[in-house]
Amino acid sequence: MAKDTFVEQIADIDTDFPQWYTDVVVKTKLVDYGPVKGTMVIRPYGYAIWENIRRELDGRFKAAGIENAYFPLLIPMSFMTKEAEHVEGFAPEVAVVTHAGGEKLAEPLVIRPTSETIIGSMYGKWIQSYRDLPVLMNQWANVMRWEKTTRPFLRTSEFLWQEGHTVHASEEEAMEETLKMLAVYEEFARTCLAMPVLTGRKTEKEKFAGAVATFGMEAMMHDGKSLQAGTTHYLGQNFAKAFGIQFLDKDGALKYGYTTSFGVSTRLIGALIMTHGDKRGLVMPPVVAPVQAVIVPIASQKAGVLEACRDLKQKLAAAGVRVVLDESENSPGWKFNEWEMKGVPVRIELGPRDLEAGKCMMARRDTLEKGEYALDAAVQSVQALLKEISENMYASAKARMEKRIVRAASLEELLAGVEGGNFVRAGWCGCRACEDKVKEFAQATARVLDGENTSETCVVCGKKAESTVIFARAY
RNA sequence: UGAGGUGUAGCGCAGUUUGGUAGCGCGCUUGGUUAGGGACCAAGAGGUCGUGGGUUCAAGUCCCGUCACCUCAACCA
Repeated sequence: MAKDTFVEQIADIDTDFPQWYTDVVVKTKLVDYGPVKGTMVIRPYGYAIWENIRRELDGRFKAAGIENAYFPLLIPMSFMTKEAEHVEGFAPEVAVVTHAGGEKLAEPLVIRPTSETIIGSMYGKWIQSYRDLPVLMNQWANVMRWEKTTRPFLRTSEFLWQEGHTVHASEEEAMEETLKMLAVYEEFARTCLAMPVLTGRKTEKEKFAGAVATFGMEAMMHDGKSLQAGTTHYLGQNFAKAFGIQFLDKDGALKYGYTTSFGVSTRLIGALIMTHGDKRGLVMPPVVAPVQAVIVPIASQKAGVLEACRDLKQKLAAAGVRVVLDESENSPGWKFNEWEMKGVPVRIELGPRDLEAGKCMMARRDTLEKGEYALDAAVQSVQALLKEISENMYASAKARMEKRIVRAASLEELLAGVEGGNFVRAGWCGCRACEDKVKEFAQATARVLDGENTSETCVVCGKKAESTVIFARAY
């Protein structure tokens, strides 16, 4: 076989993880590049991952009483400028529509980079009374941020996401909602993506433009860098005041509501690829895998083989397994590698020898182990295997992450830690100057605050630490 | 914005130094033989060499301009 097969190329560049990542997502046909810089076209196999993520998350939102709605793509410029910090934070990266209908517009329209402002303006009209609260809504949409550098899935100029927006009568209730959704994200990442995350509050420097407090979940990629995989924001009354979200309370007083927002995006696809991928390609977590099992017939021209494969496929599909039967003309070896690269959790091999023995071979993608299974119990075996793979993927990713969280008592130790591909836990006095110093010295940022009560000292200035921080280099 | 690099077939590249018929691998098409870890044989299709101008008998190759993209730096919930 020639040198430039996918697997060999990937193995060759295994040391350079971002390059590996780009190659894999393109070669497994998850995406193509769009005509506008930094845009991507998500191909069906990649989009199927998103649909599965969406289905799982949507169920969790519904269970939390959140309804789906949809708000406009274009936001009047004047809406954006109503909240001072918000406009300052997003101004550099918004795309603006200045012309429409063949004429210059009196007021430019911003293509939403996020929808706090337009949703806030509607909430201002809808909410009158404490009886209207809480308002719990979510929208599935595309947003655009004109980034200077882009990377498939992790940072694209247009991306798909969900953004939840809620309004509450009290500060306590809004904060509770913010933390509740953070917990929903963590549980979703664990059970559906098999992805361990660190959750916690963000520093002032890293928080969302316009928020009072931001909380995030951070995932560790194979190369030790951190990826912000989701955030929830407690917005206080900042947006309520900017958009007149007021209600008449039980005591007869007119009060401003307290709002929250939270979101995860197609970046999650990048996160799961980079958490689980190995040098053979993708390793899909079973719950969101577009294809959970693939059947590869062996010597399919022999009598009975294809029939048996089709029969098995039907039984698996009836049991709710997302299954594909690869009837293409390629050789079995080619199919093995192809589906392995696409990360399909379970591969079933079925040939004449198996049929005679009433058995089939199954190989699992996470450990690459292969074993014999009884053909008449294949459906149960696949279901059990999928569950086990999901749990094993989470456990091994978690063990990998925990092994690479190190402590640092000095800037030098912190630098050595992040250079070795670790998350570094260290004390921090809470001041911006020390946070900036870490960035300058170690090219690492504070990912999450981890424990507010600590007896440690600040890794930079040596004063009493206000909190412990996880520092890491980040995507 | 600073520095460097690349544009040649769907993809990856050679050819440019020294100007002389447009090449290689993969992929694709057709037919056949194969089949438990990326099979083999044979025959094919596919390119105004990013773009505009110049030099020359002759330009992928030399000269000038221009556009796009990539990497690093910077920037970036």
